[in-house]
Amino acid sequence: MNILIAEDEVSLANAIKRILEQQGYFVDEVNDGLSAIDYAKTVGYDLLILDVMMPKLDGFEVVRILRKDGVNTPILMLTAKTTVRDKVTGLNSGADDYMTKPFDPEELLARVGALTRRTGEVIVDSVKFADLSLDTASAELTCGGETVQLSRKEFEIMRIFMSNPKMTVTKDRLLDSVWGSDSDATDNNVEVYISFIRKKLKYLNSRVSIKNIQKIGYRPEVAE
Amino acid sequence: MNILIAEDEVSLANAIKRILEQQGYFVDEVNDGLSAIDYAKTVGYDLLILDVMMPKLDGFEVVRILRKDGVNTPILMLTAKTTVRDKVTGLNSGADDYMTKPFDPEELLARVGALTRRTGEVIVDSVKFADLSLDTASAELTCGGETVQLSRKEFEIMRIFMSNPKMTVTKDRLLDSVWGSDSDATDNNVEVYISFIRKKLKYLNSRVSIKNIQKIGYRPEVAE
DNA sequence: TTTCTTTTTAAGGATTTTTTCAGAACGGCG
DNA sequence: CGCCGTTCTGAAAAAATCCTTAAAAAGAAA
Repeated sequence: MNILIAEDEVSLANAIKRILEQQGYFVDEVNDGLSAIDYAKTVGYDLLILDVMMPKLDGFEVVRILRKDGVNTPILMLTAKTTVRDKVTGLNSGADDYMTKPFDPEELLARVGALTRRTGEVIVDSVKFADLSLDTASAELTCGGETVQLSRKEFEIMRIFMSNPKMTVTKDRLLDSVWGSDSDATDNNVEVYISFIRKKLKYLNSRVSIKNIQKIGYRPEVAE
Repeated sequence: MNILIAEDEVSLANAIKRILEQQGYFVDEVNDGLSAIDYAKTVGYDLLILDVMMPKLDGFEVVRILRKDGVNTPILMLTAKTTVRDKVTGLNSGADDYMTKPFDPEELLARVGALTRRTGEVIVDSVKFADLSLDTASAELTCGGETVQLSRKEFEIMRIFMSNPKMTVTKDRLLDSVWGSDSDATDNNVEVYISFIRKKLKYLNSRVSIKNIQKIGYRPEVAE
């Protein structure tokens, strides 16, 4: 579920972003009306959250332009003022809901929930391999009924394995992709994390194990 | 699977990057045409995604130059404009597919999938000879139903034999290719490794054996 | 802050690969 | 046949690589 926030007050935008990300949404953030239009037209979001007051182009204008161009994404407007006239203008211009600042995180989530539910079920995309399923939003790894929470790095490593199940992944590749090419992490960092992951796979009783091929790399393997 | 995005609007590039990474692709990102050429020529990508409108060098030019230089990587062009002329120019210049902004993430993934599948799902190339198959990613040697894991050096030796099945390979050549020209390994090292490999071929029940030609070298041979 | 989680670092042990070496086996030739 | 250089192979030593654990450091959350 992808959400775009357009809000010129960066710290507020960040706060909203964090709240939403905690709920598993993917959030992009822009800080003015023009960018909002670019993004909204290019990326298929499930919801737009627009501040009324923004540089370059205000929220009302953004909504009007988007609707004119055939973008039907639900829109939640934010405004500091609570005048009736604003509210009317907002809804007339094509927004779906309206919320005044300051607001309670609970309220935000409730409204976001209402607007996103409308477009259909929450899509939790996940990568699957053999008896494993890795939820890319929450980084939870599931096998049968059991589920474990992966840390950030465990998750990134596991995603690489599960997305390329037939490929042998070198340590260098993992260091590059997970730690970054300018990091000074060593092979041992990879080894430690492989060890962490193996422990969790064991706990899950998964048929998948991580095989090492000396001097070459690692590869997921399915038992039987 | 590695993808390069060349798109001058950084945050849009990031959005695309995120969508692709969610699916397990590895994504690099550059923001102008010149860098795109540098990267595409240096790193072996499986797909390039190019914006038409870019600073320094536009997407059409990038495609033309890359194709002229023998880069055959599939290319997906992005453009804001939907004119027929652009489309024709794009495909004429050597791009493989063409997508107009705005686009839906689903559509992006579908097109990316189509273009990357073409080059082969997961690139597991293997060298085959008689009843043997050597997986170059995992260094596993298979015959019939059986599979054995080769060590690094066993693998390199075996690959040389299987890629030149009719050739007699000298010990010097093996020492050079596998141990390196500045190593102080002796002929006996080769002999020991040939012995290791023969043991594994026997275990696999392969029709292939490694024949020695005195004072000259070794050659794979197929029984019957 | 304090507490909890994640990540890094370090070290010893386990495993695998590679080298070394010695004796046996082979092949050509007088 | 016996000789001699070459090749084969088993076993053990050495080296490289990998695993695991624990504790310290860093980072995030309360």
